[in-house]
Amino acid sequence: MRRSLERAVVGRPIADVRLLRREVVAMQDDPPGGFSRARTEQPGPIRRVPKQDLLAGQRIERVCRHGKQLALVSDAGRVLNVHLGMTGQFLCSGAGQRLAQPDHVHVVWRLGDGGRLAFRDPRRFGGIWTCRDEADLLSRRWGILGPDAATIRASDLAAGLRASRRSIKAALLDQRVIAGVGNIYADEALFRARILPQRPGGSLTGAEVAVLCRAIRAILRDAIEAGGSTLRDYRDAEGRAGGYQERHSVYGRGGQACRVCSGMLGSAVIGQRTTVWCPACQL
DNA sequence: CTTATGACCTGATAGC
DNA sequence: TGCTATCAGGTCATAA
Repeated sequence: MRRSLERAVVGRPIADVRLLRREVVAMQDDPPGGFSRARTEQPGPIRRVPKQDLLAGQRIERVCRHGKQLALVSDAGRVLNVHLGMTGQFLCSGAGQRLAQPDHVHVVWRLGDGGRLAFRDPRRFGGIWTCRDEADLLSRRWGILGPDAATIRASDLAAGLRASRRSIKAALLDQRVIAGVGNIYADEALFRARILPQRPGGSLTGAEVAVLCRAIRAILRDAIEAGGSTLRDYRDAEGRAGGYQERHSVYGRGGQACRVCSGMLGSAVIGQRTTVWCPACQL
């Protein structure tokens, strides 16, 4: 997502921005830490979002990522932090074209060359946080997150799991422990590491944590190379679906045959999410 | 402090 | 056809 967004927007000046749904944006002095604080009732009047805060009149210099979150950094040093949630997406259209899916579009950036970039999110679990600069992004938003899953080291994962009594599956979904693993890749990584999802996080040996850490990085590397997993909605900023769903070993395959041992995959709710594993391959 | 639970939203699908 | 129930990639506030 980061790479496709970078290809789509870097260097193109933003002529104007239209905010169609105020609740998807949180500003810098909204209460910290919250994910959906702009939509929880705040005392006082609803404050307008200045267009500059949404990068109007600026040019996007780079697109960063930490875990599941994106950040658009402008040439003025301002930052837009975006979390796509489950159904959020970016749409691009060329000059004169209309947006491919105009429903549930919450923000539209008009680019200087006549093209447009839009933030669309039917389920509205996603959101946008305006930051005055990168220091603000790090202190208010990304400082809360654990190490990025794509590059995490075994010692850092071990530190996050030590003394954890909940299941390893639940721990992997906690973005303060490791940032960037969701329900799909938690199950896929645990299968690859041959570790049962219901094991308490703190019960993993140092060797098991090292194996799991390598599995997480390998799964994400392969999934990113395949363009991600498109279950239904996911498209990158250039409209392309991913292909990694074809290669899921366990996610979405409960009751079916394990691709390694042909045994039947188990399925249960662990850490409040549907979890699938192989009772024979995983220990 | 850590962990568990219900809530937030819409749309697709299954079953009656 | 139309109704209801269930489920989905995530994270929050609140409670225990």
